[in-house]
Amino acid sequence: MNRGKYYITTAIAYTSGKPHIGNNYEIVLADSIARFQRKRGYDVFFQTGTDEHGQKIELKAQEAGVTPKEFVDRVAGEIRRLCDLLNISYDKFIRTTDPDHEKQVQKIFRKLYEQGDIYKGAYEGMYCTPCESFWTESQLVDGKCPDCGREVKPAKEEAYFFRMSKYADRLIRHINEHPEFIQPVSRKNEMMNNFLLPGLQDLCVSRTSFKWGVPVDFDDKHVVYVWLDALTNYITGIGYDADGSSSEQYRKLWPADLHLIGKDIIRFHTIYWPIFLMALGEPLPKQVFGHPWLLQGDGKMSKSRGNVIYADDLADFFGVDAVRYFVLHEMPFENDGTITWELMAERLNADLANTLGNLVNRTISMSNKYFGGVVSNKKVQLSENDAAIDADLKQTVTGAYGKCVAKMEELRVADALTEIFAVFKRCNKYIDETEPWALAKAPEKSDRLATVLYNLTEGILMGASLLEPFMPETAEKIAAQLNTQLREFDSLENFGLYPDGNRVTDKPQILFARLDVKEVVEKADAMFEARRAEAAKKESAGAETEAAGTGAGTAENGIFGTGEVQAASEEAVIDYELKPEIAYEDFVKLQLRVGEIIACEAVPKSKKLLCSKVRIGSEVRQILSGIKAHYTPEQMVGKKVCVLVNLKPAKMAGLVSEGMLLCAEDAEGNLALMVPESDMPPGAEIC
RNA sequence: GGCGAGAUAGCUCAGUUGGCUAGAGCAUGCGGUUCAUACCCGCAGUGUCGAGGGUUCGAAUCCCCCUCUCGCUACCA
Repeated sequence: MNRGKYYITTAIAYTSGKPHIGNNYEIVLADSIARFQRKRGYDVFFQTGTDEHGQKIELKAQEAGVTPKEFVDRVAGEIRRLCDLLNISYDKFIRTTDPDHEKQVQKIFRKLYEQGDIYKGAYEGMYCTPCESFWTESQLVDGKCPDCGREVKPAKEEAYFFRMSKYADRLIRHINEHPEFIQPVSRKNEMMNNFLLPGLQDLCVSRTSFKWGVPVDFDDKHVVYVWLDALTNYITGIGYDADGSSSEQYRKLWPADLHLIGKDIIRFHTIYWPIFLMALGEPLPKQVFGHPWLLQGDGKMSKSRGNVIYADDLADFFGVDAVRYFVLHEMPFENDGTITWELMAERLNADLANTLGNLVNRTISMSNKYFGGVVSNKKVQLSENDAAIDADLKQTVTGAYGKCVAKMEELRVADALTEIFAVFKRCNKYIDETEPWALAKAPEKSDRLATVLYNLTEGILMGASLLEPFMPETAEKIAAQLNTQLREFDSLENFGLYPDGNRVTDKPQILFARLDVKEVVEKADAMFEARRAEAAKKESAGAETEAAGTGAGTAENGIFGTGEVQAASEEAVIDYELKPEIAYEDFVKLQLRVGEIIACEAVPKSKKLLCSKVRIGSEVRQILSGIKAHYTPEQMVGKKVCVLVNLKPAKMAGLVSEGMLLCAEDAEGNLALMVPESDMPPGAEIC
């Protein structure tokens, strides 16, 4: 049956480091959908890949002492290896460093520029030099830089911008007319209320501050900035051509049926990407699903804590299909899911070993024990009771397909899996109802016994066939043990196709061995302990070895789809963008003094602000700081802190702030006040 | 602060447009069974359905208010 094409993509993985299991979740999800649709009869094209440009990678490569290209080759190879390990059935693995992608990005940029959608930044008086940022009118706060509050000046540096507002109305209409476009629907409101309805700002689409990117071909000071480069992979990967000679494949596949992405990049996929496509005159993807995250239950994953879980680790402990099962089953539709070693082991024991593995094992054992492995349907005359039992079994088995399809159409993969396991549970119950061991004791019931085992074998085979998209290896193993092929989807509503008289294996293999949960946790702890020791050793070995070790194998957490830091990850070190050099005279413009916090209270109207009274010399100032999440007012009082005293006062939450308390901030936004190393009087100069 | 979502069994959650003694899975307890990976099947629970008001013959479900959690966003000098 041919149902037409189905084009599915994942976000492309950022090649700054090795992705952890939370990142890999997405591609397993996509793979299960792709495989399912293939078996349903769709002509599926499944694309995934890597996003390889940007300043962060330029810096990482520098640290590692290799070229950016060498660096991304290594990481992309690692990412692809993990995909293959997880048995991902992608049709195309695109890299944004592929020459044909880069070429198209240039063409697209030029086309959009020539038709006036991209323009060179000409923001007289709207450039903030210290922040190195351009701002649009609507972004300015009281005519000042929204980041630092300073005066903005005429632009000295150029940047290209995309005119977003031009297409906003069309996009709003599209979203309203296609309620299925943004999934889950709750995300639609966020996009509408926060971005579309207040008015879209133009998007910066080029950078001059780094080189590792696709050069703008008519202005090579600039490289194309991330989103125009990354998002377009969905069309360049299948042969889009901006000059109008797109491939036949492109014309067949586009628009995409589903972009599967993380919830952190929904905005880029449901606002900027559609608008880029509108500008290019191409149709919009049919659906964007921003899936939730798989987080580690017992605290955040972080490299420095040595507890990052990688797909390899899990596969070593549990096997690939168990990992696939776990991430698919444990992830609800809208809320984040959690993963712990304990949960993983319990899930494997309860569902995979007990319900499924044991079922297959006991059924095959009985066929061997009672009939020498031969499975045959004797079609005996059934008692009313037996007929009812058989009918109920068959109904559950044959009904599972339809239920599964319904769940999958809503992208509720976890629920689809539950439907499949309902089949296996029903089979277990069938064994209890029919009591084959009792039948075996009565020779005249031998035919009934044969039929029971036939029905069981058929039920298992049909369940396994449905399971194939989610756990391909396991499904194959089951079919092999039953000495037959997995069933096509269009025969899953016909019970009784297992070849009559076929012989199952005489040596049933254990599909999933039960695990001792405590033992698993202990082994995992030991592994993490070893990693922590390793990390500590590296750290003490100094910066040189650290730099040399920054390769695919030891790099920090990867980030799927974006250059942004994911909440569940933590940086061991923090990279930063070097601002333009300043002269000493620039530095002395900052007047820094030691201040003593003599009183402090929370600002009631604000979620983040604390209002402190700070004694500096003989004066007392009121200073607001966004550190409520990190310090209580009680902790603040009595502290000697560093204060920037000649900052222009500003009003926040109705209160005036006369200065700034200096803090250090890590990648997760944790703050620490800067305090003098030894006691200093209030007003002491900091220089 | 703005917008949105949510608070149901020990845990994770279902509960359609208000209607019979409020459900599922896991965990717990008890019973059955022995083909099987100490497995499977059955039974049993406990719930002030976040607090308080209101509408109604009737509210987990609708309205008001309160508390808390979460998401996006702003602020975070």
